Amino acid sequence: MNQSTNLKTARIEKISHLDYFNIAISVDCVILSYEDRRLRVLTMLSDLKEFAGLQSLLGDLVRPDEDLDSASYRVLLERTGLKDVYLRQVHTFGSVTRHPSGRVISTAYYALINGRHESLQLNDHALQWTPVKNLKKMAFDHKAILDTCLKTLREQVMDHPVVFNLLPGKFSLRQLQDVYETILSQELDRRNFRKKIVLKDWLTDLDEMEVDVPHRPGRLYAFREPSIKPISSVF
Amino acid sequence: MNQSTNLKTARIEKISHLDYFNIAISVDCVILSYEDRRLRVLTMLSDLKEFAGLQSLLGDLVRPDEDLDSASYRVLLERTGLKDVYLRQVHTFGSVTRHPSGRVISTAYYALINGRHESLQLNDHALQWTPVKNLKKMAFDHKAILDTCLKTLREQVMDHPVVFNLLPGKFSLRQLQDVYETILSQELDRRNFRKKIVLKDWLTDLDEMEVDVPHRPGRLYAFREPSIKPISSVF
DNA sequence: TCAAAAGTGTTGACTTTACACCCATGA
DNA sequence: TCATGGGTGTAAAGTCAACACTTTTGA
Repeated sequence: MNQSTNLKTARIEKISHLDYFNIAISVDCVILSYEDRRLRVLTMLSDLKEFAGLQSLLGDLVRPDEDLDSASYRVLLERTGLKDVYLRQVHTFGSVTRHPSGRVISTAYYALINGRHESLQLNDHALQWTPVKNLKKMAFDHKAILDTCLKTLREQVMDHPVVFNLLPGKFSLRQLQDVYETILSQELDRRNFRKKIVLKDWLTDLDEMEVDVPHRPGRLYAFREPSIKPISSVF
Repeated sequence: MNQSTNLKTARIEKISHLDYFNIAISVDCVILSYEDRRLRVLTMLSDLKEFAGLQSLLGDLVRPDEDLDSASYRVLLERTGLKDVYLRQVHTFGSVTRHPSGRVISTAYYALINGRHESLQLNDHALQWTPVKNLKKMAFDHKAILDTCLKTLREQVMDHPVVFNLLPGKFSLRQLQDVYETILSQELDRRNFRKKIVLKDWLTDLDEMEVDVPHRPGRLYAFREPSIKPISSVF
């Protein structure tokens, strides 16, 4: 086999732009919140006739003058009003046929937010918090994107302090455990969970107690580090 | 804050293409081989004056009619003549300034190949196998891409049977351990390594022995499953 | 017979799991 | 006083890390 053609690496400037700048790139955000022992994802009804009645994730095309990561932060800000959010790139989906009306490659991010955040402001009535378990089918390849993000989240959650972004500033260990159980879809032993979590040194004991609960109040904790982490720090 | 503008999700068809189809997308491949107790990556000298003297990874623009994954397979085939190769998407790099001559977003893949594969055929004299340890600086953001891929490889290597792609079909446990030690940059205890690897059930004992070695010959093993895995299977 | 690497088991440290009872609060 | 969840420790099992001697081959 001999392929002496097509060796174009790093020679953008020598290629006809007309041929190649014909693919759009977008970001899609899996924006997750936790409430009522359920993970919910922010979705909207697709307005493409191909996907009539199906929910889609929130995304947008990347602008020529914005970084890829910035585009996902922008989507999040535009849709939720939230600025400092845990956001993580997961995977890029680039099948030729994934978008019915053109070639669009999309990079998926997931964001974890507190659904009761004071500055949360959903500015479009079409937006809804859909329990992830209810989503069997979505527009485009968004179900695959969602599943991939959830898988990544599950892989991360025991080793990285990310779930705190789903909770209010003060929370009890029971609330924390509920979040873990929901994400991992499995029950955890209370004593073992507490030991493990405390060992990780992610928590500050606030020396406060729950109030107005119909049972013995639990201690309240806060996440030790700021729960906002820029995604780009590692790269 | 009120952002009622810019809610364009999934409405490609309503946007002026001229504004947005102005970003190119490429793939960059970190093609790794193992020899001489060193990991080597396939590089070429950058021909951009901005990066004179620096090595770059192998990549190419994605064509409008090919899947993102296919593009990385194509780069690999064009550059090495190899068809069935372990290839994995790692991360997408999208800084506005990463390419000096235009906006190019690039998805990074790593590939593991056997540097002595019979059909390996480097068809460009500019290509070289550079030991990864020697690369302090590269063209574009390729050093960051390389480091990210190596980090991902290190995270995967104990849990996924990927290193076999770096070795010939028959290998001794010592060779296998050498590869692990090289990737992880740490020495491993021989007895513990053997126990752990055998437990994983990745190997077939070939009932053959090394020949022509200046010491007691070791048993030869083969990887149990085909060492070729399509990357897209999970998604 | 020497040099080089192959092959092999046990022990202690640590981690993980399983498991049950009493306590504080609101209704 | 009852219902609800809070809070706590221990023992057994499993995993991981450290460690040394004998064997087989080619030179």
